[in-house]
Amino acid sequence: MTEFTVTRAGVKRGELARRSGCNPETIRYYETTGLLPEPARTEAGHRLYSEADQSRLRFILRSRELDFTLAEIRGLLSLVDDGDYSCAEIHALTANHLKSVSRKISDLRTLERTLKRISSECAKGNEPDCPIIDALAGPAIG
Amino acid sequence: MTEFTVTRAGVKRGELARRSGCNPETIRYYETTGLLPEPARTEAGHRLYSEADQSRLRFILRSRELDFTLAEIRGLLSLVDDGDYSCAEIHALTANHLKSVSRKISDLRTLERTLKRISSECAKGNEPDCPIIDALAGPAIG
DNA sequence: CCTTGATCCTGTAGCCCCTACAGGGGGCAG
DNA sequence: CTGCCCCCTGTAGGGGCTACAGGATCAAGG
Repeated sequence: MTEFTVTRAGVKRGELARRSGCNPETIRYYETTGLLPEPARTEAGHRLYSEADQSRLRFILRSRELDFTLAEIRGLLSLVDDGDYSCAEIHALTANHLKSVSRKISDLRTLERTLKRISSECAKGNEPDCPIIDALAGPAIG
Repeated sequence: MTEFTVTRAGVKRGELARRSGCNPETIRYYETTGLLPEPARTEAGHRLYSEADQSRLRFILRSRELDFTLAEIRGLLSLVDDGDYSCAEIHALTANHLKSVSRKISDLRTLERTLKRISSECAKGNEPDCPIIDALAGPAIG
């Protein structure tokens, strides 16, 4: 066996993790949840990942960076795996996700405003009479 | 016993949940994690919540609305429980929380921009050649 | 008085997305 | 052959709930 052949045979879990920048345990987790297929194994039972496995993992990790849930990613992958997905379907899933991200942003901005308002009423003094606590203990926020 | 006395004796879990707008199970959960004290009980073992218990629950729920974590709320409550908290301490906790909210917002906005960009390159057609998939499968996001 | 149906109790398991351990077996360098 | 690191498996933990199952209690109606 040449070194070339060995390289093409695949990489083990730790190496795949290093290359893709994720935790080795995450890879195993994706396998148990069916996002990654069961990879080949060495005689000793060590996982061996092909180039295709590596691309698939990259796909998943990149989707996670975009905050797609694993369920959403499963949806994307199954479209791609079926092979006959349309661009429109993918766009719809993405648009849906985008909407939930935008909603989360606007919720957080409301939150941020409220926190700033409550916080600005505080004299930061040493007296225990705190308007923040009053706001939390009081009848309503808003 | 007058009806007045009975009313002051407290409410059961379901009623407390209804009044405060949370799930009854949440109340029990807050008890097991020590955020709420063990309440009084009827002879049959049913929980009976006092006015003080109700205020404390409202405090927790309102803090949760502001996205404080339960750990942060525990911190706030223990300051209040100790009695000798200063306004400055409370302000510091709040400012800290505000910072993490703001960070989350800016992360999500970056995300939103990326999703919009990727999404806008999509023709939404029926061909399976999708730039979103390409972006996810490709070498890097950004 | 008895039955229904709501509510209460307890303990436990599930959700999401990992992360971390324990207790063992491989693989390679010195 | 002795380290040392990696790999394997199964399982538990985190945060913040929520939802059962299997039983007891309660309040109201017939």
